[in-house]
Amino acid sequence: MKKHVTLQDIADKLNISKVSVSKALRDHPDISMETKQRISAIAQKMGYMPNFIARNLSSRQSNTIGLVVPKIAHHFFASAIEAIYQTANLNNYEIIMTVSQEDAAHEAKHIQTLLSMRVDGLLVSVTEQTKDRAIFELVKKRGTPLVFFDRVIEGIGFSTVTNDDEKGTYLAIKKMIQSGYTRIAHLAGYSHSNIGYNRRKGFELAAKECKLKIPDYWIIEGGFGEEDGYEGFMTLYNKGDLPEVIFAVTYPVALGIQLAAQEVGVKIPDKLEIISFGGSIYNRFISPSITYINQPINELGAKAIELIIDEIKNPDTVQEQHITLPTELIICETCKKMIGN
Amino acid sequence: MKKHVTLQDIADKLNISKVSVSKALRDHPDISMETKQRISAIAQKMGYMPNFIARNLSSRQSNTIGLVVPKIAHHFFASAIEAIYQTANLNNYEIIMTVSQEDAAHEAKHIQTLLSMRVDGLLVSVTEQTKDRAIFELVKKRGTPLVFFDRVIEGIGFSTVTNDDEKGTYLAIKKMIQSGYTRIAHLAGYSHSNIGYNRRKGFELAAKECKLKIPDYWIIEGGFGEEDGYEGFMTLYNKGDLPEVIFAVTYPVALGIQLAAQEVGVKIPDKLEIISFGGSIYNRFISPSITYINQPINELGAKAIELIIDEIKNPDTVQEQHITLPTELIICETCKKMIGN
DNA sequence: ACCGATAACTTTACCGGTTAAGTAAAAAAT
DNA sequence: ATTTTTTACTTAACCGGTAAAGTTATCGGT
Repeated sequence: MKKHVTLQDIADKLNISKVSVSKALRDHPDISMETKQRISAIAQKMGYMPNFIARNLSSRQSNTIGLVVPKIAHHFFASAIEAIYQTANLNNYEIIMTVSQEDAAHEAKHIQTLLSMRVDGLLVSVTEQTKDRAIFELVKKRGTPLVFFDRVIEGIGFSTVTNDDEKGTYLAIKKMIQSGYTRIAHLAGYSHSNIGYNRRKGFELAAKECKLKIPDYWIIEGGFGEEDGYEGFMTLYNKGDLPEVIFAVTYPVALGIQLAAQEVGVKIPDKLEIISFGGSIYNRFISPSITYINQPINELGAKAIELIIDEIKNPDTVQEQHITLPTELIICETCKKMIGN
Repeated sequence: MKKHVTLQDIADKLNISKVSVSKALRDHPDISMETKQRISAIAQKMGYMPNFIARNLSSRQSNTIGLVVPKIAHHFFASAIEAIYQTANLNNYEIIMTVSQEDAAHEAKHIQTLLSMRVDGLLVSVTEQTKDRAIFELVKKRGTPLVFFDRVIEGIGFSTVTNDDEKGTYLAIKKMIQSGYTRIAHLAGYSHSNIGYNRRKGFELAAKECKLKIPDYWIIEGGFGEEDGYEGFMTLYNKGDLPEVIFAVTYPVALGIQLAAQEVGVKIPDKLEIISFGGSIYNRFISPSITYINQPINELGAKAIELIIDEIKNPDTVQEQHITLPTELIICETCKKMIGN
């Protein structure tokens, strides 16, 4: 329970002022080489450990970035978070992560907390239900830099880093149609969310360009989780008119479809195929493995951190940017017709 | 870029002292009801947001718990972390998580950082290679409460929360033997880690009790990741004497085995079966789904948080505790012989 | 009518740093 | 030789809160 060693403790021991100690440890030119060495030797010996709290208070910066994600037990986020942590560490920033659990109220509260902690910047991927932008406008007004990644909110003036949702989908679906698929449904997620909206847009564009008519009831809105895939499939199934392929807006949705199909005895990939936006490390163990549009998760996380750090360091010169990263179609055991096309 | 509103700003507006404002907002009995109301009304209107940094500095406590995990893109940790965040939030604590990436040096550095941030307590699951306990002894000397979970270090005087590694394994393997399996190998992880050591111990105990002789080369040490499962299987395979079942120390190891087996054409579950300690949400999508010993991940995370909070709040009365949570055998598509036993 | 208690504030000090503004002695410039 | 600059520190002030120790005015008790 011993007290922490402070600058003053070190100063006393050497009969100098604490400011000199502070400067010495920060390698400030004011202090002579010799003194610096004496000071750091003693600091070492006494087990001095700077108090970040005090330092942050007086220097008004925390070298800390607040991260807000909707969930973490999900391949996309787990990987993105890992990339974010890694890149942040390389740049000497600490991450304070909070988890909103897809709950907009939590999200707002966490952002408040992070602002209270005076993080230097925020990295946010919004919940699937976030509509109220008040909290983000508040952040803007406060002048705290913020960058959205993957799930974004536009029109407030914050930079974004996203997948190539529309184009990636467009290319994949087009290829699919060209390979001979004609009966394609889409479990589309929420279209108030950019990922839902843009993936659906890409889907519809491909269909339109290929002159493929998709019935309205084959495009079903919902959430981005496994339960939504399950329900979506059931809705389709109960209509009595199953498509050949379902395009799932996320990998969890694809899993939900698979689960539901299995339950009612619809064989995959014989009777029904699945393609999804986003994969999982577990995909290759699943049978049939699902053909998916691969997201550059690491690049996305890394880019987001780089952007926010840039904004933190150059608050005046930086301006809003919207970065889109290219995706890639990975053909697995579903959607066999596409092979070689 | 506007400045933050401070207590003084509010005080000035009402011509009272900032201390009164501070007390009012903390609902201190010194302040009259009427004044409290006036103050909070103004605070609200001015958009006052307490500065946690300043508060923490003067109150010497941060209401923050430092969390150190080896990785997050892994079902066990992702889920544990989620539980930890949830429980912490319910108790009004913030979590500052750091990821060691199974690297002991990172781990030590992160703990230093968290101490510098003056977290009220630490929650740690060590890397698979952690052997040097110096950093933990330093934490002990500083008097910062720490609780280990899942992967622990004993003998320093810190509390631990773990699965019932030995007993869970013992029961599962015993049942397995009683169901008629006799040729069982074990990819055991590192035995300098408690999880490796105890699971292996349970395994050996069951074998011994059932008078089953397991050849030495059927117990293979290694890490806890997929690559270790892969390599372990290959080692076994190259010996030319494959067992009926392999007991994998973790779920990723089980996946690695499956991958390797597939590669060399050993059919699972026909030619080889797998049982693993720990499962995954994806397990039911994998075929064959792997029989596993289920860990009470949420309880584990929640219990760990409860323990650390208890230690933070009662630094004098609390003493070292070692909590073990019961596991449960979940029979899936591998290890069919066990059904009904 | 006087005293101690209480309610409702205020003042002062401090948390552990950083930044800005001195200061004295030594070195360089004129 | 005198002035200017530089070096190596020190002192004072501040970051935005909290805790502890005053200070009045009011009030109940006797």
